[in-house]
Amino acid sequence: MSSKKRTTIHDIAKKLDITASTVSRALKDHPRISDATKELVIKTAKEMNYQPNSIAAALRRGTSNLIGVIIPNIDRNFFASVVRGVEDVLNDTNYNVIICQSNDSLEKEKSNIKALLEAQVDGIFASYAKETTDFSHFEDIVNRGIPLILFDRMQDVFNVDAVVIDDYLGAYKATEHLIEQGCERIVHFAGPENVSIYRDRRRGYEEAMKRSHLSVDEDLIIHSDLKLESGKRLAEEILEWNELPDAIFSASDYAAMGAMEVFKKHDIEIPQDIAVVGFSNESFTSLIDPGLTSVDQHSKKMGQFTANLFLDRLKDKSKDHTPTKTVLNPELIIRGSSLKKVEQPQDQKIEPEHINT
Amino acid sequence: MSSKKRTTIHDIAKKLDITASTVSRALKDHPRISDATKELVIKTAKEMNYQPNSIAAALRRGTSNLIGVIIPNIDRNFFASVVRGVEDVLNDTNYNVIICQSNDSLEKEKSNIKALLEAQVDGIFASYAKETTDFSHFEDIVNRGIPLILFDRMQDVFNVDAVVIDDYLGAYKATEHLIEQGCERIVHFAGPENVSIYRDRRRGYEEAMKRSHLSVDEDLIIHSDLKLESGKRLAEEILEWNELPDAIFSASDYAAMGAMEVFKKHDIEIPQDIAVVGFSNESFTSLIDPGLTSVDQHSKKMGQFTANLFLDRLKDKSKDHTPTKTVLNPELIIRGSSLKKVEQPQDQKIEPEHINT
DNA sequence: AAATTTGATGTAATCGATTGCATGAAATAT
DNA sequence: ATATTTCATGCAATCGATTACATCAAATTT
Repeated sequence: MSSKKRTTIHDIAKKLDITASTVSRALKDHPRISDATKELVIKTAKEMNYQPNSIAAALRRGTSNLIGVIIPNIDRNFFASVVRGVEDVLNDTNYNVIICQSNDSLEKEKSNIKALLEAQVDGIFASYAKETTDFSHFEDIVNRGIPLILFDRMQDVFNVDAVVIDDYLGAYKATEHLIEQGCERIVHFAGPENVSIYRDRRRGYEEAMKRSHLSVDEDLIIHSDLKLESGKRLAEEILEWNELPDAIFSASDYAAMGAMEVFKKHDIEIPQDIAVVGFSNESFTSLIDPGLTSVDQHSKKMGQFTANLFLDRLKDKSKDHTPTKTVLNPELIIRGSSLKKVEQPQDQKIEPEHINT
Repeated sequence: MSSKKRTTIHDIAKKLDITASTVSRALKDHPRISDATKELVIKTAKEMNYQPNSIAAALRRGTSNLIGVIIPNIDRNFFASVVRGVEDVLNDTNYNVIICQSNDSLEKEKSNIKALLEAQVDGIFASYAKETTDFSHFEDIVNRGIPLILFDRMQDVFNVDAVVIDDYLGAYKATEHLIEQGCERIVHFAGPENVSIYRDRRRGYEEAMKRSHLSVDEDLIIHSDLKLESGKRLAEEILEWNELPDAIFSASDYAAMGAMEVFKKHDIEIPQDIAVVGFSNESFTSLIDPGLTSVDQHSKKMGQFTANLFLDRLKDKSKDHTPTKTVLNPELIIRGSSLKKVEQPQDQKIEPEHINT
C-alpha cells in the first residue's frame, strides 16, 4: 500500500513533458507562466497526490520556516500558554514551531540551542534557564544572524529583543486595589530577594502604599518561598498577632491560597475580615471559593507579542534594528477574595476557561 | 559582526586542501579515514565554528529527524504533560519535536497534517480533535509510510498504533477504594453518554459496585457536563435528598471540587459524612483542603510510552508490524477527601510538583 | 619480483526545489 | 518589412551533506 516514492516536481514535469522549473513556477503562481499550463500543472499535481518537500526548498532558499522555542518546562501552565500564543500567530504563516525544554538546566539549554541551529531554524524564542548567568551561547545565535527574542525572563546585561511583563506595575495595581477597597494594614508575602521579579513586586507594593500615604511597615513584609505550605504557615503566624491585618497581597497565588485555607478554617471572613490578592492568575484561582483576585501575566499574549515581533523584524531586516524591550501591562483580575465594596461594574473580567477531559 | 556565511564542509575541505567527502567522513568517524586527518578535521571544524546543516543531510538521506505531535491544546495540563513525556524520551535521540495544535477542529487538524508531511517528519504522534469522526487524513499518513501513533483518544475503527489509558479500570479502582473505606451509597457524577471515556468510567463504577454486591441504583448516577458549576448544582440537589449518600465518585475533578465546596459550606464533613473521589488528578487536587483523591492518567508516562513505541518501530521497520494498542494502568492517588479509615501505609503516592513562578 | 590486498582519499551523482540567464516564438512598434 | 518587445518556457547551477564507485599508493602475500 505504502507507495514508496513520493511524487516530485520532476515526476509531474515528465508526465506533462515540460521541465521541472516550469512546474515549480506554475505551482508558485509565477506571472510568467501561462494560465493554461498553470491549471494543467495544478490539476496534475493533485492527481498525482503531490506534496511539496519543504526540506528541499529550505536548503535551496536557506530558510527553513522553522522557529525554535526554548522554555524551562512545557507542563507549566504559564509556558504552555506562551507557546500557545506563539502557535496562534505562526499558524497563520508558513512557520512551524519546534519546542525544546531546558528543564532550567544550562547544559540542556546549550544543547537545545545547538540542535536548533543545526535544524537551521529561522528564529529562536527563549525563556532562559534559572541556572543561566552567562549568555554567550545566546550571543552565538545573534552572531549567526538568527533573530533571537527572549520572553518572560530577561537580563539587561545582554542586549536583545525581549518581551516581558511589568511585575512592578502588577504589584502596584494589586495593592492599589486593596487600598481602594478600604484596606490599610496590608501584609505582603514577598519572595526571595535575589529574584528580580520578586524585588519588582515588592517595589510595586511599597510604591502603592506610599502614594496613598500609608506607611510601609517592614513587619508587614514577610519573605518565604511562596509555596502553598508557606502560605499556610504564615497565616497561622499572623493569627497570633495582636492586631490582625485587613489584607494580604501575596507575590504568589499558591501562598495566597494556603493562607486563605487557614483563615477560612479559623472562621475569618474573606474578604470582609481579611482581603486577599495573589499573583499569576493560576487556573485554580477561579475555582476556589471565594475566587482569588490575582494579577494576570498575559501569558498567551506574551507569546503572540513575541511571534509578532519576530514577523515585524523580518519585514525590515535590512536595517540594523536596535533591540527592543516590550513590557506588557499586567491585568488585575478581581474576584471575590478582595471585593469588599458593593459590586462595581467590571467590564474586562477574563476568566480562564474551565477545562475538563 | 554577523558573519553572513556559515562554514560548510567545503570550507573546511578547502582550508585543509582535501575534499568535502573526506571531511564529511572524518566528522562521521568513518573507519576508512586515518586518525590523523580525523583529528585535523575535527580540530579545524571547531576552529571555524562549523555547525552541520541538518537540512542538507535530511534532504540527502530522506529523513528529517523531526517528529510531529498534534494535540488539541497545548495549554491543557494533560496534553502539555504528554508532550513533556515525548520530549523527555526524544531529547536523548537526534529527534526534534514539532508541536501543532488542532484546537479540536477538523480543518486545523488536516492542515496540521499537511504541514507536517511537507516538513518531511519521520513520524507523527496525535490525539485527534473532538470533531474528527472520519480518519482518512490520518490514513494518508500511514499510506505514505510514515509511522503514526495515536494517544489518549483512539478509535477502534481505524487500525493504528495507539497508547491510551484504561478509563474503566481507573473508575473501578476509585469506586473499589470508596467501598473499602466503608461507603455503600455511592453517587456517580457521570459525563455525556456519547463520549466513550465517560461510558467506560461509568462501567467501571457499576462493575465495582456489583462485585461488592452493592446494588447499582440508577438514581445515584447523575449525568452532567462535569464542569465546576455543575458539581455545585448537583451537590445542592443532593442536599435536598431524604437520605444523603456517603460518597461521590465524579468522572471529573472539576465537578468533584464544586461539590466539595458546597458540602463544606453546609458543614458536611469530608470524608466523614461524604467521601469524594475525582478523575484526572488535576494539579489543583493536591492544593485544596482536604486534598481530593483522584485517578491519575499518567500523562507524562503516556508521552514516554508513545515515543518509545516509535523508537521500537524504527528498529524492526523491515517487518510489517501489526498495530498495537497499549493500555496504560491508571493510578488512584489517595488524599484526604476519601480517607475515612486510619491512615494506611501508602507506598506509591505521587504528588504533582508544586509550581510557582 | 610480481600479484594482491588494504588503506586513504578523490570524483561525481544525488536528494528536490529554486532561480538567474538564456532561447525562441509571437506580438507589437517603427 | 525590419526591429524591438513581450511572453512562455528551457537550461543549468545551486543549496550542503552523503555515498557508491573509482583511484592510487603502500603494504603484504606468494
